[in-house]
Amino acid sequence: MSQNMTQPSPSHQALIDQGIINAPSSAKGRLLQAAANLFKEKGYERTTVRDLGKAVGIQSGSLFHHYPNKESILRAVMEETILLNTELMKEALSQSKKPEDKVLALIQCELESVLGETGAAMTVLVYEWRSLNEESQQHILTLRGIYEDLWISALSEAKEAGSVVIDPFVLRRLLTGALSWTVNWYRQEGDMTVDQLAQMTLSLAIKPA
Amino acid sequence: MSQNMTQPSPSHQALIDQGIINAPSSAKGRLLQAAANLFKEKGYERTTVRDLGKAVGIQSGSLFHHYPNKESILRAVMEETILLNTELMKEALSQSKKPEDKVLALIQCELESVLGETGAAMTVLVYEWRSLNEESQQHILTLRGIYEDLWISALSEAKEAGSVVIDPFVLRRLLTGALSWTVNWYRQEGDMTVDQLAQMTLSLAIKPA
DNA sequence: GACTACCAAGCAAGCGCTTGGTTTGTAAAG
DNA sequence: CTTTACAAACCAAGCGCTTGCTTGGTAGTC
Repeated sequence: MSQNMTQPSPSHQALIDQGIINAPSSAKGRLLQAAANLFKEKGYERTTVRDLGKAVGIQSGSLFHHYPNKESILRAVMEETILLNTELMKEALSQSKKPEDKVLALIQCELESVLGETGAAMTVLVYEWRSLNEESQQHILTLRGIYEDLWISALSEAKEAGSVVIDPFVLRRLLTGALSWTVNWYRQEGDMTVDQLAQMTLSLAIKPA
Repeated sequence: MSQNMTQPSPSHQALIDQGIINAPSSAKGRLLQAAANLFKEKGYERTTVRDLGKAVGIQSGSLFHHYPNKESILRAVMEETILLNTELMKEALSQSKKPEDKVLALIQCELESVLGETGAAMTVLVYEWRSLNEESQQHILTLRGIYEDLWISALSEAKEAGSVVIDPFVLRRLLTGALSWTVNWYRQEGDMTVDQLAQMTLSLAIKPA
């Protein structure tokens, strides 16, 4: 309910300036944020356009001034979050050299995506893709491919260095499930930090050299 | 579409004989199987009672002779699959002594639940619980607690034996995500067997003594 | 003759979305 | 500084359709 006032990261701001994603303070931005929260909590199908309208304080019909239909709102939520998180990941990767550090950076980054501010949108991205039509699914899949390539190349490097033993593709998929599932159990209020959780996950993924 | 003709396991048959779950060949059993498949593929909300009726060859209204409402069909799908898989797990556990073997048995068992015959129902159990009302959620959660206890005690044993390094609760949750997510990518037709996948997952969870 | 399993028909409510008209923000013209 | 013009943002109302579910009745079985 309360608006988040933290500054967006440089990558985030850059995407806003380029007009690729909407600023969180704009009308569209607030709609997408509200939509992400509702879609996450109730699921896309159970969320009505009347729910969406009430969440941003307008009539349900007025939504269709911004988006042509309900599905395109879901698509926009997914598209923005995958684009943003791809950038955040590149940013995090650029600060690491050793393969193990890269893998840790990726794990931390994905955990923060899932558990932090963009968490609702990320959860929607993972669990609601069935509600997209075929064309939109293909579109999101393409964007996700770029994101996944970052993972695969980092894991492949780590395998060549000897710190990963199983196939990078299988490992990535197991990690995808493990990390995205955290949204269903991890609580910030508990006595384990996100960084500690990232470290634990890393200890599963790689064996010390 | 085609009916599966494999014999149910002893545990499965026992539950049927006790009247706890419906035989797959009975009217209710076939309905639940069809419901699981539809709920998995389209999601609970997108599946209409007319879809369900058509899948079992009766009018949509006739469904309500067997179940009072649509939600109770979802609940029955979940309840039966959690009860069945708890029994299958106990059966698998009883054949292992060493903690590492127990963990492998659990991983194999859960993978077969998710990827095998009961896969559709298991997927529904994992991803559609939001569509249950509060009371049903609580009911399923209780049944799931029994299932989870089997995991926690096996992982705790393995930790005491030194082959698990991180907290069993955290490990179980990471494994829950990793294993349930396999439904989204693993294909039987590929060149990796379920047993190989189980072995790989085990290699992440435990370190050799 | 009661009971189970079903059909045919349709109702009330809720759904996504459309429509026609009103307010609001912006910026040039007077 | 005010007026005029216009588009973007929004409202109030409701349409057409689908939804979960009900109802009254029928065929077959023990």
